[in-house]
Amino acid sequence: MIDESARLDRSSPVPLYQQLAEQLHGAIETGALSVGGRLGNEIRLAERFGVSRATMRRAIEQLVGAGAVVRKRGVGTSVVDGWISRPIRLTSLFDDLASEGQKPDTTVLVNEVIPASTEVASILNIAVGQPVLHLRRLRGVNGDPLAVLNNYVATHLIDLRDTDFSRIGLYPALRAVGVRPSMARQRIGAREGTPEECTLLDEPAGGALLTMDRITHSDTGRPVEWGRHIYRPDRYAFTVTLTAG
Amino acid sequence: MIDESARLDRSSPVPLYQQLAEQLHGAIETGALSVGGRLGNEIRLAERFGVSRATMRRAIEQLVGAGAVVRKRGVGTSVVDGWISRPIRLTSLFDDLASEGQKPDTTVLVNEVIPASTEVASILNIAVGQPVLHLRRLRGVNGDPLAVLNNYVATHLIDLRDTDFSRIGLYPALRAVGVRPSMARQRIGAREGTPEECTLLDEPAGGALLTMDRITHSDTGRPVEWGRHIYRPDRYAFTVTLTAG
DNA sequence: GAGTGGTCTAGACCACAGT
DNA sequence: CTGTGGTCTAGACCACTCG
Repeated sequence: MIDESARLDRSSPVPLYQQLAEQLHGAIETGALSVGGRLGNEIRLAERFGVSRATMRRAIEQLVGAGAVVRKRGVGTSVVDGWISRPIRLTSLFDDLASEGQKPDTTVLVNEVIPASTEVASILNIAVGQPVLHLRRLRGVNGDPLAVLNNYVATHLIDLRDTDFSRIGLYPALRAVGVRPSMARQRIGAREGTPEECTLLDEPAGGALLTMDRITHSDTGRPVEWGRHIYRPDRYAFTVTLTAG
Repeated sequence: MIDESARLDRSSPVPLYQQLAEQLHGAIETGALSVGGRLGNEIRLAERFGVSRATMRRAIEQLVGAGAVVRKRGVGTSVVDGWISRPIRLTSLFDDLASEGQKPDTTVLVNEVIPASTEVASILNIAVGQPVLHLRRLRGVNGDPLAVLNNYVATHLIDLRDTDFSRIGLYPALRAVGVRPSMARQRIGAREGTPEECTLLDEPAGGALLTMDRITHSDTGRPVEWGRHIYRPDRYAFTVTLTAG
């Protein structure tokens, strides 16, 4: 069953439901909660941890969203079968490499402020001709090219001129100037690479590439960044967890 | 502001938070709630609709998850600037296309029950040699090929022998026999097509294809379906909405 | 300081599944 | 029938932002 010696810290800034979710998550990963087994009885679970049922439910909802457990009305909550022994690599390659301590390297190909074209202006919802930061970076791991990242950021409100993008990522740079990304919409597709792209990525000419277009919005709802990226498909993939309801 | 003439139906089986989310969603789409404008004050909003704040919050949470609004503590809730409605659902491609008014057509290439290989068995978490339905379908729209769908379903518990897969999608067929998909993990990538795949999809030899591998779990947590699909990238892409936190 | 969203509680009743 | 998750209420206090 669940390890109850690990207690909750009510003085911590970390919300109780998140602490609970982490403990349940850990219990599943260590096998304390058997795969395919029941988690349930929210009420007793809540009592054992000394929280209200609503808080416990919120913790379980996090696990549902992560695809770790499923709930069925009238039956109970079960640990998803095959959640641990996943035959498919269900995390992205980039995360795998990062978690293995291998550091990504970045080469800045383009870093310039240009007037917004009609396309960029309409996507970032700014006036045509407004200054826009155009960033083009080659991202690699251990010297092997992984992706070409193309970004456009409206700079008449955001000043990123002093950022060294060979050392700092775009998102940390945005956070450093007070812009907090809150929501992003991505479109994932594929196409053949141009000769230049294939050269950059060390791919044979005309090779298949994975593409990802993204518009990121700040926590005020404004679009702040437009990205058009390409990835080597043999080294990168996107994983998505969907839940019904 | 918000149209208050549209009232809530407390006797409906549809939860209040969902009715609220739909009304707010509609108010955004019709422009009654101006883009970039404020939605906020959850407490007064709840009072106006005659629900508790918790219920109103849950409705707003749906909109946040859909990427329609963003919330900022101490400030308020704003409609996302440049929002496009494109929800991702846990349904088959067939349903997606049908709901958009297009005419999908399906050609069944393979429909056979075979003993599970070690790979299929480990993914579906069944014993090697157990009967598995192997389905291979060519999916097109308006006569143009769109995707090649490859599915494996453990059939020792699920009987789909009488299903006409040229007319009925896999997910409806599963529902018809009492299996309710609850969670799915997808991996989206790209590669060059084999000669056979390119012929089926009417693509030039060696063209870039979009790939999607998926494991679907039922509401009891058991894996029920494994899919390996390829799509013509000029006709299909995946959209994902991410939210911070 | 005033106003906002974020968290949490302690109840209540309902819908559904399995006995 | 019992037990489960699903929904909903009416409060409370806190953390944060901004004028």
